[in-house]
Amino acid sequence: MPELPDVEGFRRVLTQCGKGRTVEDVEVRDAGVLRGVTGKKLRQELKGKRLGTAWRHGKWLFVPVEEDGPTLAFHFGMTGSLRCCSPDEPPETHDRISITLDGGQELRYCDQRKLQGVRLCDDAEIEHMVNDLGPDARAVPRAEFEELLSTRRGAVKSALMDQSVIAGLGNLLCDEILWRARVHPRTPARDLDARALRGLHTRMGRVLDTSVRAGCVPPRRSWLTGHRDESDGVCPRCGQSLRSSRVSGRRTVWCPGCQN
DNA sequence: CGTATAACCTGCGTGC
DNA sequence: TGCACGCAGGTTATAC
Repeated sequence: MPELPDVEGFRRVLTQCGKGRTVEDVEVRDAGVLRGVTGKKLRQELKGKRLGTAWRHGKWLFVPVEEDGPTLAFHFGMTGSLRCCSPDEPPETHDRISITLDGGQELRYCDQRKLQGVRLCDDAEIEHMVNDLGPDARAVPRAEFEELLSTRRGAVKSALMDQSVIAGLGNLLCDEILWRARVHPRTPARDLDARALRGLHTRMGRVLDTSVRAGCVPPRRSWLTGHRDESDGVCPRCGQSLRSSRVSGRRTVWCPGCQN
């Protein structure tokens, strides 16, 4: 599930629940989500420490521990989430880490599939991680967006999906953006003219704005996303039958009528 | 440089 | 009811 809009929602959860709070306890219910850190170490580094201002880049969520401490980094894979709970709420099946804060609330990192996880990073590691990512999709200016795509030989969808090009777009967002811009997902990125690139950037901005507000890519009937799970989906714009195939290994839905 | 594939891990729906 | 299989909004290593 989590693409940029979802992670932005988790950032708000972390801000509202955790900002300025002191960690009272850390319970690792499944160490399978820990990456490069042991439960013991995580607990030791967090307990009694105050959480700073959460920030996001692409699909990564970060929160600094104290002013000069390490940074807690979350990635949500395909099934992760972060909730703010009261301690008497029974844990969900896939709640993996629970962080108890002063003031009585708990942050719970939940993830069914454990494809990604939680790590504890120093400043150099954070810098390295962010350097490997392209600019955040929500903040990339049009000129830079056009430049990043204009040199790519491969399918435009592959470029949009590549986190080292632009950070934050996932499978649903890419299909939605391409559909709105009337661009076929397999079009070589560098074949797009200035007008098409401008259109893509504009659509990306609009799709992101709405999705961030919703906390997900909303499956509205007027959106492509609202039809992609139907076996006989129809384009809500032109009525043609939607097509589906694989582009760079991911299921890709598009409208043969609108997207050439 | 690019693409495709499998792998990581779990659960759900489908068809036999 | 059981079981094999394919599939899922992500990332990474590896082979071509």
